[in-house]
Amino acid sequence: MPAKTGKPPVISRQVLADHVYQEVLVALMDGRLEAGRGISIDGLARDLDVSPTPVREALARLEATGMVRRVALKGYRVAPLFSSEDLAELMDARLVIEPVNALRACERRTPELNQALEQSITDLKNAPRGASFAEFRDYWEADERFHQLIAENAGNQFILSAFNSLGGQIQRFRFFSGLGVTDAECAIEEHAAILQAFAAGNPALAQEAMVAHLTGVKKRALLDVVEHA
Amino acid sequence: MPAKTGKPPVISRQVLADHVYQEVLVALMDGRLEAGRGISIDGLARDLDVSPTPVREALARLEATGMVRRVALKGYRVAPLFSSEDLAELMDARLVIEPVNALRACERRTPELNQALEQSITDLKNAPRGASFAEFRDYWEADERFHQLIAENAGNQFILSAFNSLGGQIQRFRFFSGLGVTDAECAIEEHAAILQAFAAGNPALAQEAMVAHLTGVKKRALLDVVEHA
DNA sequence: TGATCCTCTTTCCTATAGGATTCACCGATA
DNA sequence: TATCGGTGAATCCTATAGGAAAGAGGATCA
Repeated sequence: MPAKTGKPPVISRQVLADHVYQEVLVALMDGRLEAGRGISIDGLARDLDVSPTPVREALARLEATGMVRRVALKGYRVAPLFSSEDLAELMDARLVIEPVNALRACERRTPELNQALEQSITDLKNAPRGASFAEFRDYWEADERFHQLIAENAGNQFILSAFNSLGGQIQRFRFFSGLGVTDAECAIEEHAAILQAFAAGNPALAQEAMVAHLTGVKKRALLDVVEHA
Repeated sequence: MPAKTGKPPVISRQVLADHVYQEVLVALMDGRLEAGRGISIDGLARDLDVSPTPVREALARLEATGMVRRVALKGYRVAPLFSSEDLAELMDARLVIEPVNALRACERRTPELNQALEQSITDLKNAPRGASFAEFRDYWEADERFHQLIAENAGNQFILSAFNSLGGQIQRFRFFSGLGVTDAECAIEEHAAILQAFAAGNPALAQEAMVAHLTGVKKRALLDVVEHA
């Protein structure tokens, strides 16, 4: 079918639902889909030039992330934006899970993990800090990778799934949309402090550093909100 | 239109996908769907006498619970059964989340919550302890409700969603399938201890009691496995 | 003028059909 | 006898079509 352009059908066999999933995710984070707005299955299918069936499947998966909400027989809606209280709750939740992750990942540390963490910090330093999602994406991705790496190496699949269920990084970005990066220097320093604890092989210190980091993120974020209010 | 039967169109407008979801869930817990077995979308649709579309949507939602796994272009499979290591990991994960839930829920306790918790313990006592899922269901439901109530009243939507993402109770049941209830007396006592801490208004004690409960569950469960091996 | 009813559009939900791929089975050949 | 290629069925994935309900808007009547 794609012989039209002459290009080989490299990824011709890709699940459309996955494509739709990614597309909607980017649209959500880009702000093209405003909070609270209804999502028409048929309309979305027309826009993306696919049939409603893969759209339906993609939205069903997206619902588990909390980005969209579904009401039976009424359709899907974009989840409302974060309030300050929501953000505080999210950081509290991360404070429950992530310090333990840091502790355990440090206990199980490997040279490969340390190197990957260091790489993510380097990427964080070099990433641009734009206000739009396109510019912000690299920064966000490096930040997310740092925490994800620790969660993945904590050696507990269930805590990992709980961590992922927070959708923390994604939701957090939606909150900051339009605010840009204001605490890059602090965040880089705190990440580095955690990495140092890993390098020193001090799990308790790693745990403390993670607590300090998340507490700092929470405090600075709420401060930003006040300033912009 | 529904004047044919004279009955009001009570639930005539029900989403088939929800029905399929429930049906598959029960089949999974009943053991009719063995672990590791492939799930044919078309076949399941034939069995339930619906079209593949709602089956597809139900499975997409079910995947988020961890009960089934999906491989692109390959289909869905029933998730493998729990091993002892998996169970230990799950209990460790619950030990991270639930004691905090107990602490915070106790801080925010209300007479209604205390009453609901007491009711769940009463139900736990009166529930039959069969080996089959049908007989076991009431016991499991009361146990699950106790923990769910605490999680819901901890005042943090994200920790709640993380707790739910564990799918802990469901997965746990699948592990115990065929073993029946062996620690009912201990579990009831420990639930009661937690409730006492709530009634006394002692959050720290509630947290401790939850740690003791989960540690006990973990220990007894692993012991059961050894005995039956 | 205000309320009620009707109609039309939009949208959700499900069923059916067909293209594409993978896997198993089976026969032929070195 | 072991390996290779072909055939068929089963399955996944997507598109199209159609029934049913909810909401918006306007027309009619008291």
